[in-house]
This record gives sequence, structure tokens and C-alpha cells, in this order.
Amino acid sequence: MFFRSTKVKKKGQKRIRQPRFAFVTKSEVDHLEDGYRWRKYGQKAVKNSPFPRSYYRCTNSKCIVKKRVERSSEDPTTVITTYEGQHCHHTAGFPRGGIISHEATFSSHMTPPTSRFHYPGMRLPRENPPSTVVQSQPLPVGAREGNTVHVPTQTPQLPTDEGLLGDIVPPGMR
DNA sequence: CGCCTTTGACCAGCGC
DNA sequence: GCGCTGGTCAAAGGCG
Repeated sequence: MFFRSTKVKKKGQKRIRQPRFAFVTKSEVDHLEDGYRWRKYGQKAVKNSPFPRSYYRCTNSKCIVKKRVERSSEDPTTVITTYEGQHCHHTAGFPRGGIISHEATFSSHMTPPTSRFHYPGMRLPRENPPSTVVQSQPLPVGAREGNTVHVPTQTPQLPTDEGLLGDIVPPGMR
């Protein structure tokens, strides 16, 4: 915190826009278990919401997936999880013996949340009601850059994985 | 002992 | 040109 003279941040890294997905999750906890291990690397108070926004990153060094978790200002029980990037690995190799759900691979397949989508493999805290229904909404994700960022979340009823995959997964990524 | 969370500061981009 | 907000980093501490 005091010595940030030599590092700070990489310059010229620019802002690589990656496919993002916003999930509206009805949950009382911020840190939802989706089958991957996330490491929190930051927290910031945003303007739109009185609640702070948490920033997570996949612990897998080869995985550059980032996750943004912010609580809805309208429904304190609703959290908006925004995924950025794709998992280049499966849930295999759980270091802490967590859950290993196939459904959790939704991230690697990047299947858009549909009506049947509701985190079957997600492990929720005991105190969390099982009514954790995840639904996709055309969230104002990337509102600042909505003109350039394609939010595939706007297609809640599109079971075609490839369609979206081809759209969200950059060529050569899979 | 190892991993994860917390916290404050700095930087870049965008808007006015 | 200046100010604001969002996003990221790294060190230290805490917990399992």
C-alpha cells in the first residue's frame, strides 16, 4: 500500500473487452459456489448501488475469468453476478475437495442461462434458501459501452450453445 | 503451512 | 482540461 512505485499496473494493457454475462441470482450470499474457486481481489463501492461490488478472479492461473458480484440496490437479496471471460478448464482438480458438478461447467461451455438454468450443482450455504433461481435479464451490463459490448444475456431463450459460443468465444479459444 | 479475505492506493478511461 | 468512477494490485492478517 505504500510501495507501489515500481509495479502498480501494466501499461498498454488496454481494456480487452471480453464476453460478459450477467446473472441475476436470488441469494443472500455474495460468494456463490459455482464449481470454481474464486479469489477475491478487490472490492469497491459503486454509485448505482449502496452495496459494495466485489471482484473475483478464478484461482486457476491459466484461467483469466473474472467475476463481479454486486448486490441489487432494489432487492438486497438479489445479487448480480457478472462473468467475464471463459473458463479454459473444467472443475476438475479441486484443491479443496469442493463440489464437482457437471453443471458447473456451464462456464466453460458458456451456455447462456435459460429457463432450465438454475445452478443445479451450485452449493449454497445452509442458511441460504434453496430458492436460488437464476434468471437472465438484459442487464445494463456494460451500459457505458453498451454500444460495443455484445451482451448475449439478452437471449434468455436460446438453447443453441454453438450459436452463442460462436458469438462469445473468440476463435481459437476453444 | 497454505490459502483466502481485507483494505487502501494508484491508474486509466470517460464524461462534462 | 479537470474530475469522477471503475478496476486492479499487493501486503498483511486471519482462518482452516
